[in-house]
Amino acid sequence: MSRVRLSTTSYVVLGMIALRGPSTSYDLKRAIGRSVGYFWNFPHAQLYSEPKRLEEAGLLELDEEESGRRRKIYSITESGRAALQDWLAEPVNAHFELRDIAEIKLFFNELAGPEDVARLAKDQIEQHQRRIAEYEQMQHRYGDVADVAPRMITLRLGLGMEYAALDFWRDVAARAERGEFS
Amino acid sequence: MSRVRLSTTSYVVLGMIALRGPSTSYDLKRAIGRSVGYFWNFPHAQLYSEPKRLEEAGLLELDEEESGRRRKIYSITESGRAALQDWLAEPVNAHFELRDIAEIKLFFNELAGPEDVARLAKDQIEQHQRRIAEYEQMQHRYGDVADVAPRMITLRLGLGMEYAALDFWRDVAARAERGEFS
DNA sequence: ACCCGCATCGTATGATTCATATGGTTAGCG
DNA sequence: CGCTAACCATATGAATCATACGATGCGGGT
Repeated sequence: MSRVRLSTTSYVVLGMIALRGPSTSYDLKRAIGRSVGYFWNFPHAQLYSEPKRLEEAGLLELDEEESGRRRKIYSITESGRAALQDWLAEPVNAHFELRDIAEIKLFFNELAGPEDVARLAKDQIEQHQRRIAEYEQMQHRYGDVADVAPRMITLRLGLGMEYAALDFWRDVAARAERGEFS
Repeated sequence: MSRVRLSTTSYVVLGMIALRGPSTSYDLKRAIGRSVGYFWNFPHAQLYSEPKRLEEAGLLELDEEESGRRRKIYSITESGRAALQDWLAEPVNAHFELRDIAEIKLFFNELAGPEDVARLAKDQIEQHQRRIAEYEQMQHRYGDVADVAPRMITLRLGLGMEYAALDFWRDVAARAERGEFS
C-alpha cells in the first residue's frame, strides 16, 4: 500500500477493470486493443507488469484461478476506484499528441523525388480507408448495444480525424498528379 | 562510420539539417518546435545526443565555432543525404499514432461525474481553438513566402484534424448540456 | 567601463517505456 | 489420444523521456 506514481497507463488499467469487472492481463490486452488502444498505445508487456504494481499499491486486488493456467485475475479495490475518479475529475491541460511518419516525409518533400510523394499519398489513402472501414464496422455492430453504447462515442472523433486525413491525402495525391512536387 | 540503427528521430535530424543547412542543436530545437514537432515529439535532450551519434556514423559533419560558445555546428554529408533519400523513398506502412488523454477520460465517462465530462469538453474546445489560431497565424505569415511554402502543406492536415476535434468536442459539450452523461 | 539579469544554450541523470524474443499452456480437432 | 494453432506470460536490454542543473553571453542601465 505504498505510494506510487500513477501514469496514464495505470489509469487505463484501472478504468478497464472498473468497466469490465475482474480481468486478467490478457483480457485487458484484448479489450484495450479494440478500444482505448486506438488513442493510447501499449506494448502488451506493460499490461502484465502494471497490474502487479497496482496490486502492490492496493489499488487492485489479486485472485488466482483455481485450476488450469492459474491465471491472475485482478479486480479493483475501493481505493483504486477512488484514485480513478479523482483522476477523471482532474482537468486535462494537454493537447493530444500525434506521431505521424507520413507527415514527416511529406514535410521533407523538397528533398524527395516527386514519385515518392505520389506513392506516399496513395499508401496513406489506403491506410485511412482501411481504418475507416474498421471503425464503421464497429459503429455498425455495437452502435446500439445499450451497455456499450456510451463507450462508442469516441469512435466519432476517430472517424472525424480519419476523414480529415483521407481528404488531405487525396488532395496531396491530386497535387502530385498535377506535378506540384517536381 | 560504423553501422548504426537509425530511428525516425535520426531522419528528422538529417532532414532538418538538409533543409536548413549547417545547424546547431539549438537551431534544430527551435526549427523543429515550429514544424515537425507538431507531429513527432522530441525531448530536446535528444537533439543534442542524436547529432553526435550521426556524426560518429559519418552522416553528419561536425564543425566548431571559433569563438564565443564554441557551439557545435553540424552539416550533412553525402552519405547522410543518401541515407535520408533512401528513407524518403521507402513506403510507410504505419498508420499515425495518437495519444489523447482527453479521449481516454471520455471513454470512461460512465465512471465519472456528468460535470466532469462537461468540463473536459469545455477545456478541449479551448485547447483546439488555441491550436487552430496558432496554425492559422502560421498559414497567414508564411503561406506565400516562396521558399518555405512547400513545407507548409502539412499545416492543412493539422488544421483538418483540429477542426474535426473541435466539432467533436462541441458536440460532446452539447450532449453534456442535454444531460446525456448523467 | 562594468556588472547584473534574463534569454540562450548544453549536458547529465535515473526512471520509464518499449520492442522483441522466447517459452509455457490448453482446447479441440482429426 | 496426440498434434497443432491459438492462447498466454515473462524476461531482457535498448531507446526514450522528463527534469534538473550548469554554463555562457548579450543588452541595458548606471
